[in-house]
Amino acid sequence: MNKKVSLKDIAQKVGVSTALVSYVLNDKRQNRVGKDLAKKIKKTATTLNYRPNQIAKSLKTNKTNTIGLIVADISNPFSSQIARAIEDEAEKNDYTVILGSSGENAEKSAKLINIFLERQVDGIIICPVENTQAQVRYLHKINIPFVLLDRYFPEVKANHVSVNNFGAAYMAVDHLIKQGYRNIGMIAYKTSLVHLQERTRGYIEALRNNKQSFKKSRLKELKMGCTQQEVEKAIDQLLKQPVDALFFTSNTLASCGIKYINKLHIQVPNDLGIVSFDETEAADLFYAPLTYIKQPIDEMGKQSLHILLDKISGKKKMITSNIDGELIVQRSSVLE
Amino acid sequence: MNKKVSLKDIAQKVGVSTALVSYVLNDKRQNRVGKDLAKKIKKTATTLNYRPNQIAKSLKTNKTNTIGLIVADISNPFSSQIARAIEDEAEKNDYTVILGSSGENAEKSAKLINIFLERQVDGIIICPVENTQAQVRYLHKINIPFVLLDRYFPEVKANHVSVNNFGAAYMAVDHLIKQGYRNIGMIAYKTSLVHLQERTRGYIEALRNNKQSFKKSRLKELKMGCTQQEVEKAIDQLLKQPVDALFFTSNTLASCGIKYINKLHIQVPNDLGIVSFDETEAADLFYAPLTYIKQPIDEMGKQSLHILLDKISGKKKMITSNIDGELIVQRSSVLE
DNA sequence: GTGAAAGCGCTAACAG
DNA sequence: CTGTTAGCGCTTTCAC
Repeated sequence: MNKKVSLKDIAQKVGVSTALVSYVLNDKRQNRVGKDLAKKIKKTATTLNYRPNQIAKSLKTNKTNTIGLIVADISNPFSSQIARAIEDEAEKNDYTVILGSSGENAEKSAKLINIFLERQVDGIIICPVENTQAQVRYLHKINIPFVLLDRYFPEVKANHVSVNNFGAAYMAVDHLIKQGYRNIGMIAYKTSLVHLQERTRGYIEALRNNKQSFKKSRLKELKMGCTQQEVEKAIDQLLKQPVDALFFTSNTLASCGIKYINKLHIQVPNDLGIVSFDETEAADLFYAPLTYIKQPIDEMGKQSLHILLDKISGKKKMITSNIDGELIVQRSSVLE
Repeated sequence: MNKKVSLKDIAQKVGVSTALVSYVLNDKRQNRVGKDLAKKIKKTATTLNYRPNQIAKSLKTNKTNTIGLIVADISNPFSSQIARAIEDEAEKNDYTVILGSSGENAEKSAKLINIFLERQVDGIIICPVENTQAQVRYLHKINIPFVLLDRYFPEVKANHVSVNNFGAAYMAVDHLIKQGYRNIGMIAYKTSLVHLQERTRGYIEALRNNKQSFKKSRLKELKMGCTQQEVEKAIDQLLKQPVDALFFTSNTLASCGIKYINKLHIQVPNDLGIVSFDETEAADLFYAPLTYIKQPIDEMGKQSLHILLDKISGKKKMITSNIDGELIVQRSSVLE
């Protein structure tokens, strides 16, 4: 095994103390050390191929320059894009990200938090899952910097960045109505997560403001992680009614939905208008490309990281950010 | 700021040395400590809400239980699924993963490797990008456990796990021929990466073994990261010839390709058969669901991790693994 | 200008 | 059975 070279090795070789080497290599107290000596130290470091040991540094400085990120489900493109955005930004700021996926499971989330804390991360970004309010409160209690992303709990105060879900859903449904659709159904999740409830609220409000009555039978609420079959059943039930448009509340639901609609040979957009919340790759590939709400993923990632960095550097004030989504209109919602 | 509690705090409170506390809390040398004392120590630990500091532990033991993972492009589902598979398996084995995405860029890859080494990861799994042979040799030289995943360099000996790309491509093209397609074009990458070249070799070999001549004009090689427009141009050029089937060498190319074919209103599978290497979400959504080669992603992730763990625990023998892909036949390649 | 020395939180070698 | 001590690699205070 190649012994790793440490400050000590350099110090011995040059014949100075480790402290001096540390100074030189970190460009600190430049005035404190002779130019020639500094040069010699730097040269020896490169010769020996010195690589600082971050672990030792972290132990000493009590700072790891690492943040923990918990996404809900890394196999969902939304999560992987979020992760990517955060990592990119973290790297620019000299931070490393350790990533965990909770799989919408509170226990797994707790376990990840524990791992992160043991590893002394400087801060945590979480897309919290249902029933993790206590975890969030705990983070608050132990006073570690953290930011909730995409989701939040109105009853637990915490820094968070999320999308204006209400506004985006409202925009989507309003668009359908303006296009001439009159009987809009919605496929959503049965959940305690407020950010999803907000989408339903947007749907209902848009109907009301356009003088369309909200019919409960047109709102199907499925459990998270539901199967293709369950989505199909919901669509069957909706299509028995005089429904001429569907609003899917997530990319996964939309993806399942259009696969089925494809099979049924229903004519989109003329027989059925469709809008989806969030993208699917499918969105473009469906014979009638899907109108969807584009979430500002990069922006969300960036903002959450910078809020976290602010917290880490000691800022106290609570920050919340609510970013607007964008409606991307394509063929699936435009009557021909 | 909540002061973190350390072994020392517990030791002081109970009135013993830190060493003893360490023994008890790690269940080591159980015979060495009295039952009552052990109980008292454990109780105090929970009361104080003690959480071991992994950083300190790592510094001492020279082991971080962390591995670094470099994928080529985290926004590609192939990468995120690989990452997920590896993380799942790592967690089961008490390892944490730090993830980086090279974006097919050698410099970025080098930078990530450096970060990983500074952070004293116990091992590294890499999906290497072009022109990173030197990096691989370096890892070998400094004697850190590592495994190449998905890709490898035949001229550089290293542990790796990959797909039998030749066999899978052969199977795909052979299937098309058996279905009655006679003029099969291929859209591939112009690259030095052998795993991709193997796919082309599979294509050519399958043609030859079926007594079909290989025509250079039917093989389009695009640069990695090419645009939708470039794919469209390649397809245009192929369709000018008497081509009745297309083999796409990656999910990205296939995804671009079928979007265009969709636009052109070409009848798949009757006017044009299609097979893709690797999945797209699109595969199922295209009006004629795509036949594709399913890569054994979970298996690849698992194997690479376990090979790495073997290396970490000191096994010397070089290990390479070549896993077969599977051809999933759907409508796009079956003449009606 | 320079360096000795303490110590971050932990484990393991070494006494009793 | 129980406990002490040294030291992992680094930074930083303080003394020269």
